Amino acid sequence: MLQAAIRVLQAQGYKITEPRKQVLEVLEGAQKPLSPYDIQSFLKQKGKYLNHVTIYRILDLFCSLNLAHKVLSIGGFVKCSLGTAEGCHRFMVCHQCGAIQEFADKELCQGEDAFTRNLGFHTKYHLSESSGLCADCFRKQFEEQKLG
Amino acid sequence: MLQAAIRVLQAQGYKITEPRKQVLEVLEGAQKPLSPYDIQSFLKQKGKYLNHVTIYRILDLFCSLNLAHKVLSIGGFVKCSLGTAEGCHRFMVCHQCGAIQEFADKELCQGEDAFTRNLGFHTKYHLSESSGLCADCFRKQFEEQKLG
DNA sequence: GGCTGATTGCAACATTGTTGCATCTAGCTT
DNA sequence: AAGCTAGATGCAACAATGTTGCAATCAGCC
Ligand SMILES: [Mn+2]
Ligand SMILES: [Mn+2]
Ligand SMILES: [Zn+2]
Ligand SMILES: [Zn+2]
Repeated sequence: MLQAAIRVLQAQGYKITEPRKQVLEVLEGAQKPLSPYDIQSFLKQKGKYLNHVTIYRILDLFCSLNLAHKVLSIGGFVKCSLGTAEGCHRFMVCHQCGAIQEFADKELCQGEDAFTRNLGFHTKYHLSESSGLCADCFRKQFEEQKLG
Repeated sequence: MLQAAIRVLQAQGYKITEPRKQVLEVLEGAQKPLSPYDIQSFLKQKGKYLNHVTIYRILDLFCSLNLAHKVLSIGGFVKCSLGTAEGCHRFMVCHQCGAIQEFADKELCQGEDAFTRNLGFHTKYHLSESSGLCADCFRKQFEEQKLG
């Protein structure tokens, strides 16, 4: 929800500006991760103009507040769809349609921490992006196989 | 070992060229992930010259053969230090000194697969980079705290 | 020692990301 | 409601990273 993000910004003393609202809106509506320049193009289609530097700075801010994430395997940004209390946020990326699903699981984090601790490391943060097929794309591919 | 990588190249019918050997050598000696341009600089110091396009193409090849990996959280390449049979390869990244340790663990993969399967996804590949402090950097930081 | 397809170099270009500074404005103060 | 000001945006210039097509070269074969 857009309002939730706006409250976070206000609570941290950040101003609610047109550019910030516009980037939020684009991320809300997106079906897949968007690069800063993707976001600029989206807005241009709606007759809005934002300088790309502004978009970079807004995305930096959003990421620092956990309102957005950069999906590194894609190089694009998504809005965060989880609360902030649930530990580290993980992604499932469909390499067919590009769809993203965010999730969190403490057991996975604990497993990684335990394993790395045995190697002498002190883990603070987990980056995890599982790639494969979403339910829709899997079904489509399955039915194509039946036909072909 | 450099010889192992060379055998992989030969086995797949790729030529053993000076540029490929040089990139292999740099990756072998590196203590942290290197970007293509980092590799070019390293070589320039040794009096060698490689065009950056060549380095990009060599790294693409190495990654496709699992001789190297791109560490996305850093944007640099490391040589693969594991065999190819052990499933997906994971990284621990020290955010202090940049050191990398590669590892593999089937249980972690299975845990991720199980969790994403419940969300309807069919996972094929895991990207996992845990960041924190390596043993050395942790010890240093610990001793600084005692003093300060 | 030549042949040839694979590899590299080069030039030109595209994309992505960064910095410093001038200008503007959201939200506060009066 | 108008003014003030720190914070936000725009702009210009630049830096870094990555890509493409094609000509020149060379590794591994005969
Ligand atoms: Mn999140
Ligand atoms: Mn590996
Ligand atoms: Zn899909
Ligand atoms: Zn370290």
